[in-house]
Amino acid sequence: MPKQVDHDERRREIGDAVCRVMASRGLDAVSLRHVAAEAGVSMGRVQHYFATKDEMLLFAFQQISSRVADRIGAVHSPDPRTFLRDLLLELLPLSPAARAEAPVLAAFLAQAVVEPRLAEPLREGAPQMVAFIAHLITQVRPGGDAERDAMALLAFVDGLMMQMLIGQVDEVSAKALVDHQLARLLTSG
Amino acid sequence: MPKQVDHDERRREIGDAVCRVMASRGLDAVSLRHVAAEAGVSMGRVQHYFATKDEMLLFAFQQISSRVADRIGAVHSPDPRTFLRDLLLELLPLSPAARAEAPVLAAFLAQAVVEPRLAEPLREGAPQMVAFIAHLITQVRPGGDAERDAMALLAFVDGLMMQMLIGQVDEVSAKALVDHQLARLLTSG
DNA sequence: TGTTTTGCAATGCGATCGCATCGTAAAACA
DNA sequence: TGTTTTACGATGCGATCGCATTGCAAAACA
Repeated sequence: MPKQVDHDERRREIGDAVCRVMASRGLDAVSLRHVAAEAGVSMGRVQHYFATKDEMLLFAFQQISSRVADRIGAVHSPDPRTFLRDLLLELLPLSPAARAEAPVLAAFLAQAVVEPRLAEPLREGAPQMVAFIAHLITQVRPGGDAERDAMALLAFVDGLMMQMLIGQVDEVSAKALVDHQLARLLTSG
Repeated sequence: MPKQVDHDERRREIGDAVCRVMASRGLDAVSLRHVAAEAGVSMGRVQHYFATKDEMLLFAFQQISSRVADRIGAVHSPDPRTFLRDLLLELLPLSPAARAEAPVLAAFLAQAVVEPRLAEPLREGAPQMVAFIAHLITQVRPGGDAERDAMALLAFVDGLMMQMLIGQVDEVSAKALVDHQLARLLTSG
């Protein structure tokens, strides 16, 4: 056999190419040939590592999901209030990494509307994110329905992300909106 | 020539079929053949009324945009506070009409991320919606940055719509979230 | 009533799609 | 060193794509 290659690394390379194609030209531009070209490899290689296009897309989805999770997990802030703010800002396309990942996420989210296989992990992952945000809210502002506030906050940043990607809201406004929303949430009952 | 048909009506029928395909199977399932089949007409008819697929999709986008605008415009409520609430709820997939239109809107929004021709009308239309919501907010709660609150509110319902479509939030929770968000907005400073 | 124009239906074409198959260079293994 | 297995590259196939072309029945118009 030829030199033993890092199987997972190869898959990740191809997954990255999938995401790059999605970010620049949308989900429907993702074809085996385009992905192969974007990755700078042959189509045979793509097929060698993914049995079907669906499997490739699902892998890319899991890959970018864990990338986002890693970014979120890397946020460390001195106090809960700042932590909450930094966390929400990390979900928006404000850093280079987030700017690259957000369009891909948006495309997968839209596809999840008509594809249950994508929607399922999103439905499963949501409650823990809500719980985590709610926990932070409780730390800053004890009492009140923290879980409800967390859900509202997450819907807010989700929508804000979409509006930023479409160009309806710029970065400065987005940051100001997050701060304003947090201020209202954490000072009032 | 054959019987004079209502040209715009024919286009609207096809546009409806486009939206139905998008709602059930996503944007990438929209092909001339699928749309023709969904509309129960021949492919030649679709081509007769739309020179290109892009033109057809753009028409469907404008069509559903104006449909949503009509639904919003049809909202009438006794007082500004109720008006604001009903307006926001109308943007969510809660009525049969809205439930049919929301997935289509979501697909177009996602496509707008990578297609400026779709993003442009969305960018242009946003400010007036913001201004209108801000106007209502001012009526209920004079003082404060109503425009900023309006932007936040619209981002919130946008994200909430996506989460509902994916199944992360059910209708009951969504209504409660809107009411809660409004309560906080309109009672505090 | 004849002519013309409109509203299609039907068909064809080249490109691209996902996927299957085949061939092969090369390295791990015996 | 010979065998086997791995990692592809290359090619082909049937389906589907958007779009162009062609043909024609029917109704408006002269």
